[in-house]
Amino acid sequence: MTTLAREFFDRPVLSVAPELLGCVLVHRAADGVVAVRLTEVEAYAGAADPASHAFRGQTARNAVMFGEPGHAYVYFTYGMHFCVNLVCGPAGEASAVLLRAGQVIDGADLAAARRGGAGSRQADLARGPARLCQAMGIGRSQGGADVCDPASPLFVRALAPGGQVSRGPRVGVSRAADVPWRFWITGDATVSAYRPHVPRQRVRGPAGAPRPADRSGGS
DNA sequence: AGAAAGATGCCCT
DNA sequence: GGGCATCTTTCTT
Repeated sequence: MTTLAREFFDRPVLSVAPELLGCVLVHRAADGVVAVRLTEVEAYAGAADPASHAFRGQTARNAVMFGEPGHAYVYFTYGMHFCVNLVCGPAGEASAVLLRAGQVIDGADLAAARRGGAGSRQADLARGPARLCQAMGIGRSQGGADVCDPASPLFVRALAPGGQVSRGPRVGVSRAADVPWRFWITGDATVSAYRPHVPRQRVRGPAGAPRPADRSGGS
């Protein structure tokens, strides 16, 4: 078995991202092993990228991205979801690849149990960045894990894509929405649906307080 | 201290 | 196709 080396990640993120397609992310947890063949990723170019969490500089949350390449940057969002990135480039650059979707090739029963009834369809188990984390059991504990270490509970096996690679705009980002930095295996059933960014309207607010500006006013 | 937005997913119509 | 759940981080007073 070949594990991806540190040098693989210590390169420009736009080179690393498409080459991660087809590689297999493995998580050995207490309750079992789940392995996912990556079918969809997105590149985030560190401090120079307005859509990156690193755009406003280093903070406690994104510190892993500013460190050594080959580590997992796990973040929590929308009050309920985890997403996982793999850090690229030299330390300090803070570029990373978001793992958006994959095909479960080992531990499907465990993945389905973690996902609950909703993800019973095989192709949906790890379709979407938060689903991928849920199916693999990735959370805060995996933040900072060294995926180049074969002894690590979370690591990556090197494999070829086994298909043609497509590229297009990233999903759900409001800034730099035009750059085609999303890569996926063409035609793969586990690739998530493209969804452009839509600002979510404020739901909860003080009674009697003015509501947010009416977005429906446009013609 | 307060607010606003967020690299999303699920359930309903 | 659209609303809603739910909370952390970061920016603004």
